[in-house]
Amino acid sequence: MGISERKDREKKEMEKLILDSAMQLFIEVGYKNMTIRKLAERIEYSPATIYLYFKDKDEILFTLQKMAFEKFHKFQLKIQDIEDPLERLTAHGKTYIDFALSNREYYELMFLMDSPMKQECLDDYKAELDSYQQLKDNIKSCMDAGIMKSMDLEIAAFSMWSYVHGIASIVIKRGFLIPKEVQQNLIDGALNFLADNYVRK
Amino acid sequence: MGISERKDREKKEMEKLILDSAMQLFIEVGYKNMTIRKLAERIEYSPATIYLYFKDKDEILFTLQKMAFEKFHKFQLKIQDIEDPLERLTAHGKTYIDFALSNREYYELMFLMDSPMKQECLDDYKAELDSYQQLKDNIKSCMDAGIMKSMDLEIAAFSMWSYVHGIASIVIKRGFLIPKEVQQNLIDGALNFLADNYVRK
Amino acid sequence: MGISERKDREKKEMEKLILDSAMQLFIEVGYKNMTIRKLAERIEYSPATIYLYFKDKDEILFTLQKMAFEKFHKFQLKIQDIEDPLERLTAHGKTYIDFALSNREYYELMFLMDSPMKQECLDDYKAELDSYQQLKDNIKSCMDAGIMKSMDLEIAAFSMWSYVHGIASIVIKRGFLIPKEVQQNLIDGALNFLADNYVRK
Amino acid sequence: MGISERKDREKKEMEKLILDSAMQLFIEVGYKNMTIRKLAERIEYSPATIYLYFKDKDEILFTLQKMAFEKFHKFQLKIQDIEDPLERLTAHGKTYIDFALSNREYYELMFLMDSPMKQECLDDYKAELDSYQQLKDNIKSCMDAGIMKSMDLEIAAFSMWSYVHGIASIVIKRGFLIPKEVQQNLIDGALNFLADNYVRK
DNA sequence: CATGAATGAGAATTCATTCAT
DNA sequence: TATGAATGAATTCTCATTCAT
Repeated sequence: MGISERKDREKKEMEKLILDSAMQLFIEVGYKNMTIRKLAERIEYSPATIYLYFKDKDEILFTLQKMAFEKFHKFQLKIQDIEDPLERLTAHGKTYIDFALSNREYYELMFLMDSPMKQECLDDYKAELDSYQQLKDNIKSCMDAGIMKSMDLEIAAFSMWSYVHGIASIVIKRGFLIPKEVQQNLIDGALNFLADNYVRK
Repeated sequence: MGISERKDREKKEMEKLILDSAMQLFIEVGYKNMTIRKLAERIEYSPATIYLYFKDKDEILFTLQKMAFEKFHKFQLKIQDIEDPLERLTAHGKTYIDFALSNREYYELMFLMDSPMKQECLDDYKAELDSYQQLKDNIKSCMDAGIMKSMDLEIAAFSMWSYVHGIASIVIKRGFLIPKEVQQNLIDGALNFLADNYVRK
Repeated sequence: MGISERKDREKKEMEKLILDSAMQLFIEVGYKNMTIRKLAERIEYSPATIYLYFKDKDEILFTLQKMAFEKFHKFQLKIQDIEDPLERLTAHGKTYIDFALSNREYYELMFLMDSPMKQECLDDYKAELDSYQQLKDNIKSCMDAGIMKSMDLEIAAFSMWSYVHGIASIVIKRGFLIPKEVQQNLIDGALNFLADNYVRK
Repeated sequence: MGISERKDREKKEMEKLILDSAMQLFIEVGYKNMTIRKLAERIEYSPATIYLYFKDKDEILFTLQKMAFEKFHKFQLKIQDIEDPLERLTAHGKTYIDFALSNREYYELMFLMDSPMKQECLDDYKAELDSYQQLKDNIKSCMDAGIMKSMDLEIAAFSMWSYVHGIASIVIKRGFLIPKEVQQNLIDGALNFLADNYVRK
C-alpha cells in the first residue's frame, strides 16, 4: 500500500520534473530547439529515460499545452466572484492579459505555437471552451444588465478575445518594439479604450 | 563602368531570385521545413551558391521579413486616397486584415515568428514605422474631424493595432478552432464592433 | 521434496509460457521485430523477468529452434505407418513440404535463419539427425524393395532433402514471385517430377 | 569535357567503393548488422556522405541485389555456347550452384534474404526472369531432342530450379552441418542424381 | 562566379540488458 | 520470484555550412 503509493508519487514527481524542465528549456531556447537530448541533459537522466514517461516529444509538448489550458482556466475563474457585471468583464480582460504576460510560454503554447496541435487533440481544447463560455457569460451579464448594448454574442466574444489576444501577443512576440517603460501604460490604456467603448453611454 | 553596373544588376537579380524562391518555399512548406537545400534545388543552383549572396539562413529570413514589411506598407497605402477620415480609418483596419489573411506567411514573418527579428536589426524596420505612422495619422484625422473622441494617440493606435492583429493572428494560428463557414462573419462582425465603438455617438 | 517439485513444475510452466509466446510473436511480427519488450508485454510480465528464465534473447531463439526440430520430427513420424516403401517415401516428401508451408516460421528457424544455430550447439540437433535418419531409412527401404535403383545412400538422402527444401524455401521466401493460383499446382507437379524419377522404370 | 568525364568517373568509383564495402560488410556481419555507420567507418567517410550517393540504406541493398541478379545472369549465359542440349542443361545446373557457392552473399541477396524486396522493386527481377527463361529454353531443347521426356515446362523448370536452389541454400545456410570434406562429393552426387533422372532411359 | 563533395553536429527513437529493491 | 527504473549503445537520417577547385 504505502509502497505503491510512494511509487506513484515518484512517478508523478518524475513526470513533473520532465515537464517543468521541458517548459523551462522551451522558454529558453524556443520550440524547435527544445530537443530530447537537451532535456535529458538538463534533468541529468539519459534520453531513453524520458521515453519511459512520455511516448514521444509531441506528447510532452501536448501535455504542456494541456496543462497550460488548465492553468489558464483556473486563473481566469478567480474573477468570477466579482458581483458587478461590468467590473467582472473588465477584470476578465485584465486577467487574461495578466495571465498571458506572466506565463508567456504557456500562452505561446496555447495560442501562438504551430505544433503539436494535431487534429486528434482538438477535444482537449475543452478547458479552453469552458473559458470561452465564461467570457460569453460575462458579456451576456453585461448585456442583460443593460450596461452593454445588445448584439450577437458570438461576435462580441470573438471581438473581445481578439482584442486581448492582440494586446498579449504583440507584447509577447514584438514587445521589443515598444520601450519597456511605456508598455504597461499602453496596455492599461488599451484596456480602457475597450471598456470605454463597450459601455453603453 | 558599364561592366560593374551589369555585375551589380546581375547580383541584384540573383538575390531577388533567391528571395522570391525562398518566400515561395516558405509559404509552401512552412518555416521549419524551408531548408537551404530545397531552396537551392528550387532555383537550380547549388546550396553553396546561396552562401555567396547571403551570409546564412537567418539573413535570408531577415531580408524576407524586411520585404514583407515593405509589401505590407505598399498594400496599406492604397487606402490613403479615401477622402473621408472615418471611411479611411475603417478601410485601414479592413485592409490590414485583408493583407494578413491573404499573405499569411508574410504576416507570420512580420508579427508572429520568433526567428530573425533580432534586436540588433531594429532600425531596419522603417517600413513598419511608416505604416504605424499612417495608422496614427488616420486616427488623428478622425479625431480632428470630431468623428472620434480625443485621446492619447499612442494608446489609440496601439489599441487599434492590437485589435486587428488579434483578429488576424487568431484566424491564422487557431483558425481551425472556428468553423470555416462562420469565420468571415465573425471577422466582419468584429470590425463593425470596433467601428461602432470608436465612432462618437 | 513436494515443494521443490512444485517449484520445478512452475519453472517449467513459465519457460513454456515464454517460449510459446515468443514463437507466437515471432510468427506474427517476424524475427527482427520480435523484441523482449513485446514478449514481456504479451506474457504480462516485466522484461526483467524473462531474464530469470533465459540468459538472453539468443537463448530463447535457440530453444525455439530446438522445439521446432522436435515438432518437425514428430510431424514427420506420422507417415512411418505407411507400409508400402514407395508410398512412404512419397509421403515423406509431401509431408515435409506440408510441414514447412504450414509452419513457415518454424521452418525458417530450422533451415533458413542465420541466427542462433551456432556451431557450438550442434550436438543439440538430435531431433534433426533422427529425422534425417528416417529419410535415409525410407530411401533404403525403397532400394531394398527394388523400387529405387541402388546408389549411395548419403547422396540420395541429400538429393531428396535438397529437392524438398528447395521447393519449400522458394515458396516461403520468394513465393511472391509465383502467382498464388499456380503455386499448389507447381508444388504438386514438382513432387511428381521427383517421384517419376526415383522410381525404377 | 575531360573534367565532367573525370567527375563522372569519380562518382562511379565512389558508388562502387560504397557498394563493394557494403557487400563485404554484409558478408562479414550479416544483413541486420550491416549499418550505415559501420559502412561509413569502413570506407573512412562520414555517414552523411553515404547519403550523397544513396537515398537510404534500402537503396544500397536494393542496388546490390540488382547487381547480384545481373552478375548471376551474365554468369549463367556462359554455358549457352554448349551445343549438346543435355550437356547444356547439365552445365546449367552445375553453373547455378557454382555461382551460388562462390558468391554466397549475392545469392542470399537474391533468393534468401527478406529485405529489401519491396513490391515496387518487383520489376527489377527482370534479369532473373531472363535467367528463368534460359532455363526453360534449355529444358525445352532437351525435350525437343527427345533426350528428356515431355512434360509441362513450367513444372519442369520449377522442379529443377527448386532442386539446385535446395542444394545451394542448404550448403550456404546449413553447410556447417555437413563435413567440409564430403560437401563437394554430395553436391556432385546430387547433380548426377538429378541428371540420371531427367534423362530418358 | 559557381559548385561538388564532404562533414560535424545533432535529430528522434529503440533495444537488450542490468540492478537495487 | 519479480520488477520498475534506468541506461549505454545503437539505429537511420537531416541539415547548415565549408572549402578546394
